Amino acid sequence: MVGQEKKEVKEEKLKLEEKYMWAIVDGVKEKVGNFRVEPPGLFRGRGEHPKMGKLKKRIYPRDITINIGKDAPIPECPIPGQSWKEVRHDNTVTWLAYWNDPINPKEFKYVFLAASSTLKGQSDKEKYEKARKLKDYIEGIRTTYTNNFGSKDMTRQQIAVATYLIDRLALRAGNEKDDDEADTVGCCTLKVENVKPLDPPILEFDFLGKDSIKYYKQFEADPAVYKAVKKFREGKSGSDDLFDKLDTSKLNTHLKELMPGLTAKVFRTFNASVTLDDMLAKGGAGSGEVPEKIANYQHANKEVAIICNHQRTVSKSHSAQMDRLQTRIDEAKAELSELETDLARAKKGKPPLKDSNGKQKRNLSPEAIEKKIQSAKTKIDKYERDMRSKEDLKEIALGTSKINYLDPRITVAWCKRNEVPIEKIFNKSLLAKFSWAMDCDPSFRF
DNA sequence: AGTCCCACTTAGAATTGTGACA
DNA sequence: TGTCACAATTCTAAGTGGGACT
Repeated sequence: MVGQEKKEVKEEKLKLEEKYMWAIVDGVKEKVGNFRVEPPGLFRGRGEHPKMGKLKKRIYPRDITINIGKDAPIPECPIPGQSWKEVRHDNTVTWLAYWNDPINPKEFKYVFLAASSTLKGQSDKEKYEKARKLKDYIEGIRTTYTNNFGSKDMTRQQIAVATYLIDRLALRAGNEKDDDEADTVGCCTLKVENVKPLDPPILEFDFLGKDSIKYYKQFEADPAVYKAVKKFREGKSGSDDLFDKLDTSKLNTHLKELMPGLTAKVFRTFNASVTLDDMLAKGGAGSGEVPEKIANYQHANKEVAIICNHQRTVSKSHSAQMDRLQTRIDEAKAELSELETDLARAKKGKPPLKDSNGKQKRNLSPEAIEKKIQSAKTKIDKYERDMRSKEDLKEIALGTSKINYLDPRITVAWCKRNEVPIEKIFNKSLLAKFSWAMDCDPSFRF
């Protein structure tokens, strides 16, 4: 199919979908996120999921409840002769439609507005404002939990240690999970076998977290925490809960007493955004060129991804891609050494040697050869940089923190201060998602 | 105090779009 | 003008956490 034809097919499809793409909310036309129901297929859980491969049945209009304004016309049911399961008018929730998850009928699948909508933007901003508020409380919170590391009250002691781990290691809260889900843990659900005391005060963390991603870290803990963990492990087997007096609900109830609205997840947002802000500020004004500044940003972004344990599987073609880069470097180096020979000869007024195919090359002035040498060197540098960064980032996912954890105003303000075009950091989707942050002051600090 | 229900955010993988280069 | 590599987007699973109910 040629270009023109492809474009026409695309436009045709867009036209057909146009009527599902928008919702009027409080009189404003807003973009809808996922307006397609999930097609039938085999369930693909992550990790060792007990329901792996189960058949996921087709969803029909009769399965779907829609949520519209009281006076809004009911959207036409797309399958003739069928009808919606229910039509509601609930303005206390944000979903536009939902159906029961066919794999786990106790759960729901929702249609929401898109990330770029006013509603999502507002709630995103509130999330970051709450995390910023934690700055005013964090010192007191740290003092409090440190004082409780040795508490005689076991619940208090476990709350103190858990809060410390969430603060220092950016662990997730760790809600209870059912037996029909993959066996993963967060802070409150850590097992004895997941946290091993090594040489004091080193604690070894080894567990599967969200999406069955492995978390492994040897961590130099506060000696009082090390001691407390040893105590929590006493008389238990490996599969017993480390924090037997604790769950997320108790932990969050406690956190709310320390700061209004504080929950465990706020610490991850706080940790990520503070780290980015600090690292960008420390990076200095950076007299360098824009690409160098972008590399600095990436470096900070990578630090955050490591803290949050955002991983990806190494791409299948990674080693082939590395090989290809190496070949290009080798070729460029061979070219460079040939140019250097030519340069030496040219300086003596001699013609260049024949090339590898035995063909005579053109006579060039020493200046022209110098120029070619410079460009070959630049090329080699670039390839070597690319290779290092590719290897360095092969199992780290930078995107997740950018989308969910880093206050976009930190990035926008840094770009303004350093004259880096924001488009170099945020793609089209992120620019739309973060439109609420674009007018922030260049002096903004998290 | 524990359980269930509900609604929302966060997550990596899969798929699709693109632009550079042969 | 096709191919390939990377970026962007889509997909949907898997978390968090509030609140009602028992």
